Amino acid sequence: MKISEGVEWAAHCCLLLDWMGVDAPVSTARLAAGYGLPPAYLNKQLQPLVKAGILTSTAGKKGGFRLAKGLKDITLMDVLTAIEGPAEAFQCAEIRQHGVWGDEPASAFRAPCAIDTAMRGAELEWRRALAAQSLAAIQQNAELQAPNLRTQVQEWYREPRP
Amino acid sequence: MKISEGVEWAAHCCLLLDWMGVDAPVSTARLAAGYGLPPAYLNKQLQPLVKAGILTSTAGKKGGFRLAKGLKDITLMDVLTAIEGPAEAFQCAEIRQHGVWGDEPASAFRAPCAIDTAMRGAELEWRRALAAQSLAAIQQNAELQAPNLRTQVQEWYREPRP
DNA sequence: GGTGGAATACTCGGATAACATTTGTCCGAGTTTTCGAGG
DNA sequence: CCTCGAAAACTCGGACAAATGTTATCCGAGTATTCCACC
Repeated sequence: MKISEGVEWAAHCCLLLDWMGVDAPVSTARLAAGYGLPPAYLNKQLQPLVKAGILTSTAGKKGGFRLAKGLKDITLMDVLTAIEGPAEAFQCAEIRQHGVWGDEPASAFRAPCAIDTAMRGAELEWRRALAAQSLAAIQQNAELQAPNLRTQVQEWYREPRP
Repeated sequence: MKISEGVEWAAHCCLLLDWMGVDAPVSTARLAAGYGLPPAYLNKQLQPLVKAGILTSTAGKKGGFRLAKGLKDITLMDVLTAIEGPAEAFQCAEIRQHGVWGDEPASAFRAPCAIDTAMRGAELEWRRALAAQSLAAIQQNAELQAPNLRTQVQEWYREPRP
């Protein structure tokens, strides 16, 4: 039960793209250079974000990624489901249906598994909390801790790095 | 990001042990027979529950597992942390600390990562919901759907099966 | 000098390996039963 | 018949493989640039 680190990478890159404030696409090489990440793997991790409509990608020499919408319209839930997939963490295998004491064949199993219900409910709380957190709010918190971070990022990305 | 199926097995076994209502230990062979599970692997999955103080195990010919406490004192959170471990699902790798634009060496990183904070908060909601669900409540829900399940289980386990 | 076009440099995208975690199996240490010999 | 003891049967517990998922890398398809021959 471990969340892929790609979620962290993707969220940071979204914040970074907004901080840079440029309209031109930014290549994975430049994004990866900022955090010291392997460029090819970062590219692989950002691809599902394109399919989820969070980023847009353009090929070619001046290509790269750019935000498809504002940070206020992107939640942590969006980023997570884009990378981890829509499946729930707890997948009930319905082992109770293999219980050998049930005399009813299948009618008793229309009611959902009580354990599954409880698990789903808890997981729903988690997803609800994730959906309530927009990247804009997170960015705001980050800037509260480091007020001059935006200008520093822009300074660094002004000159053509890698 | 997938929860081990051992969680489902363990929770079902706890309910089953209570339904059986016997004070004598129950072997993994008998528990596994009820659900058609591989006995050796079920044994492996139940071991962390012993270390967590949810079950007690006794070796020997008449050995097996029994509940260490009442179902009302066992929560889904207990079962999950016993099997999955205490680590959080989202583990922040702090890639921001490798950001090359920071001029401050380490002082700026005493403040926690905003993404990590949001993730931890959401995960806390999940764990809180899990901790609020006792196995007793889940068992009650299960009995609501199948009122005669307890007696059926006791009937089946009365005679010496595998 | 201006224009058209081919070569080029650089991008994403998916196919391909290395590694880790989960899943599954097996055998040994230990305890209770059981069986039998002796009193 | 009762007692004692050794052997056996059965248990958990952890060590040992197979399978699945995650992490990392590489090369091909495609596009904007760039450079140069030609008008």
